[in-house]
Amino acid sequence: MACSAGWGGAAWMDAGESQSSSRQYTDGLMADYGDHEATDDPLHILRHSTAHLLAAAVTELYPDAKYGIGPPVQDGFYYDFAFSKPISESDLGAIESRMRRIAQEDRSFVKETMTRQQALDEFGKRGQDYKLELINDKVEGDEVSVYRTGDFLDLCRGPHVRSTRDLKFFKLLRVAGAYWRGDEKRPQLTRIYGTAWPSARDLEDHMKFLEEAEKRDHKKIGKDLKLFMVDERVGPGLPIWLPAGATVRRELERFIVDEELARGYQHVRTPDVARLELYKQSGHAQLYAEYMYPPMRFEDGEELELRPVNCPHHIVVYQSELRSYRDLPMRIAEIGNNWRYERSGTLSGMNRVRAFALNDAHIFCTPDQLMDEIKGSIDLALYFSKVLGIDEFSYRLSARDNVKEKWLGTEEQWQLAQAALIEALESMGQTYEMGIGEAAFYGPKIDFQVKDSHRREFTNSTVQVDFQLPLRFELEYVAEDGSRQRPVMVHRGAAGAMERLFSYLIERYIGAFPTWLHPIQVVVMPLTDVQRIYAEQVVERLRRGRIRVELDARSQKVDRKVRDAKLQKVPYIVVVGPKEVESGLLSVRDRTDKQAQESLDSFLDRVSREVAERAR
RNA sequence: GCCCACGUAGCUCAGGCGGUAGAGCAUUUCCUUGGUAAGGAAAAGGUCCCCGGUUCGAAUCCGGGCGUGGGCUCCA
Repeated sequence: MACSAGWGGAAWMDAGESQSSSRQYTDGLMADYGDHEATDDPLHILRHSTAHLLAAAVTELYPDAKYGIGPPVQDGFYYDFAFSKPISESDLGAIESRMRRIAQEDRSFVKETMTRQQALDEFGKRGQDYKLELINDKVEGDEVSVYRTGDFLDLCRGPHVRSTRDLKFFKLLRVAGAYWRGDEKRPQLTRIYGTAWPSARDLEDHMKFLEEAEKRDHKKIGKDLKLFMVDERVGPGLPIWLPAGATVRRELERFIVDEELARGYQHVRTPDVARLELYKQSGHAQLYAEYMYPPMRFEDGEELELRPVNCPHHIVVYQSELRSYRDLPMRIAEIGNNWRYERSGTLSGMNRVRAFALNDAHIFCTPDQLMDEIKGSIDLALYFSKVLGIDEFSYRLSARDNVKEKWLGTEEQWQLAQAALIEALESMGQTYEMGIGEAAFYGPKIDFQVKDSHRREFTNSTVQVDFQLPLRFELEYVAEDGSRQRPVMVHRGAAGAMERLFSYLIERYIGAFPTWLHPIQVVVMPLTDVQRIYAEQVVERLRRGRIRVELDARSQKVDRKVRDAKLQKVPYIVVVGPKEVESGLLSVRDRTDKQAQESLDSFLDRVSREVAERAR
């Protein structure tokens, strides 16, 4: 990944920060809608109709409001409006009440067909400029389909429910800004989001889901369990890993590095900065400038740059010696810090930050080796996913679109690279969806898409094929026949960025990490002061056995200590009272609340094994 | 960056239509020595995000910042 970044979704060239969270709303549901395809998905129809109901209510309450578009989305719908004076979430109650009233009135959704001119007249009369624009830009032919709901008129293909009375189980959720037709340079409209369901039960379930999502949010758990913090004195997007979080990260890094070493990677350490010149050569200084920190300039003329990617450094490693085909493939890896000045409005907890450590590697190989290296990279990402518990993800083959200026390289190189990625996926029996226009500028990539607790999609792992950087840096190796040949580069981030991986894992486990990762693996609590010495001995023994153990010798009742340990999601709670001292056993309680008497040796052995196996 | 909301003790939050502020939990101390999800008491803890303005007086009103959260491709 690395160079480009499947990471934040911003490949060097992806100035637009493509796969932002908004994508969730467009998946599936909207895909065909945009192509003017009618749908008969009842849920889709219900939500789209509720969007009309919303617009009808808004235009009644705010007669001069202009409406834009209002499609169904994941779990609900939205509608965009231009209000003459801003509205806020406190206005949603009144709008929702009006919606319910209209729903009660049993207004039917009536489809009409009019000529283009009639439609222009109708919407013109109502001052609906955005609709006029849509008719002019989007409607082909002379027939325009509109829907009437009482006085409310909307440009729409439908279909819709029969009557507003069919709309019962909905709720307005929030307002947000959204650029008209997604273009930053155009006016920003006020988007109202809502959710709609076929039954009260479904609506209730969804509201419960939202509540749950709030509880498992990594920002909340990160605070509760003291995993990380963000302090404005340090800066936005620059999280601090507290001792507990740093422990988890250390375990992750050990695991990752050990596995990569076992797979023939060579780990290096390279500086977080380099001369600006290096990024001019790689192209970042020109093409990725908007995400880069300004160069540090010194009086002697030195210009140093915080690196946004690791690839140039790894290229320097490659070029430190003349390489033979016998050396290839060379897999140069590093958990390297990357610095990207992301737009302030996009930052979020540990998931989207301005400095992050990428589980990065660059594989330099011959064209013949490319396929195996792609497969190997996918296989590694799959292995990490399996061990870490990333059970749900989808593959996205990110290809280029037809805007020629956006991509470097020849048609042939792109086809070659893409064919290789597809073949690799298919040979491994994996299915994927296409992400047109999501490629890195130098080549296509496979992105592993995962979802956070709010079902927002983001890229974790990525595998990319690159023919361009080898060219820019004039990489070569000595081939069998003594000629100089150009290697191919594979950029891959198998476990993604540590920060984003961490945020994912926190939500995946709701803070109850597998024992091998958990910051505190065992808490030992003496029942009374009398058992304190014994408890200390138990702690000492476990600690020497490399178990992360804490002693809870507060003069509190066990109930209290157990409660606190449970809130910390500690895997094992060990209570020692008079009975244990006498029998020489421990009373062990695990996270499933099973309790058992066990000898210290057996317990230590069992936990050690669980840790070694990275069981979950 | 832009839109909306929010920013009060370490945490979760009350309150305050202008007279310098409260609870619970956490912390500290004392009492309590209790068998698996909160024992009791006391103490301590706050530039009410920051900077300006209005005012006799601002945490409260106004303006400007900063920070946090949710949104912002395409989309009849």
